Amino acid sequence: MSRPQRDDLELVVLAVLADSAQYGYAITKAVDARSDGRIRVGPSVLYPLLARLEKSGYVTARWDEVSSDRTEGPGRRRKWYALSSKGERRLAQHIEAHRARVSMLETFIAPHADAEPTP
Amino acid sequence: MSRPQRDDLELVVLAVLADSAQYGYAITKAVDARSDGRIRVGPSVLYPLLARLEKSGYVTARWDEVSSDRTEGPGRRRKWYALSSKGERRLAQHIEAHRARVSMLETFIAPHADAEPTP
DNA sequence: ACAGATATGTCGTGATACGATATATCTTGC
DNA sequence: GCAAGATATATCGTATCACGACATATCTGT
Repeated sequence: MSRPQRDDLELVVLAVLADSAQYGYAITKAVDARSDGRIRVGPSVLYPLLARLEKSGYVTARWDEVSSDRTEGPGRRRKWYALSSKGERRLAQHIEAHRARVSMLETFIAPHADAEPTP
Repeated sequence: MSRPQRDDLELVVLAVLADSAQYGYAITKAVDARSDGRIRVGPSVLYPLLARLEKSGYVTARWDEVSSDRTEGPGRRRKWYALSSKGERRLAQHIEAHRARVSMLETFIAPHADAEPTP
């Protein structure tokens, strides 16, 4: 996937969070793993996206301090994101829109269904 | 469809032109009809898109003068667009990418397949 | 001590969907 | 005639957003 289609990233991130709350970096890894490397969500894409989701109320965020060996200084910071009920509805809408989009595109694609993988 | 996803418009326009060459305004109407009004391609979207397609060599364009009752003055101008062989390949690529995208998203969607249409 | 992984973020750029706007021609109804 | 609306093409400004590059700090393995 060269450039993900609009809303795909949001759907994918919401779907990951629907399984369990995650912190940003873990989301990156989860998306990469589950998409078999086809979707890469880099920091410059992920964090603005999460900020949008939080601002819209689709996710709630909570800071966490990871315990470390060292007793001094602040530990590594992690920001955990959890899907809100509004976010669940949003995810359902995305899925619904996706299905509608697929069936609609089928109208245009069907006559050219002989499309072969380019060699 | 609030905001068409990236590449959808291009796929749809190429698919329309794959059936037969069309001029701009006719493409707008064809897309509207075939999508049952779900995709609207206004002038400000269509013409830049067609210009991109022509520039990339996916379509070839030819001006046509429509015969009118009046013998004086220039008739109405129409610009006909036809799919090139490069455009055919492009369309096949779009379809292929679409199918790949759908199967990949299924990985994320499947666990939430209970998504109900929002009431 | 150093490299590399982990972890979160900002900044600038390029692409592009879309409303608004402009211009001109053709058709239909009165 | 002539006005309204459909036909037909095109540009401009704005808002959104994916992405590479960069910045900063912590933790782990050697």
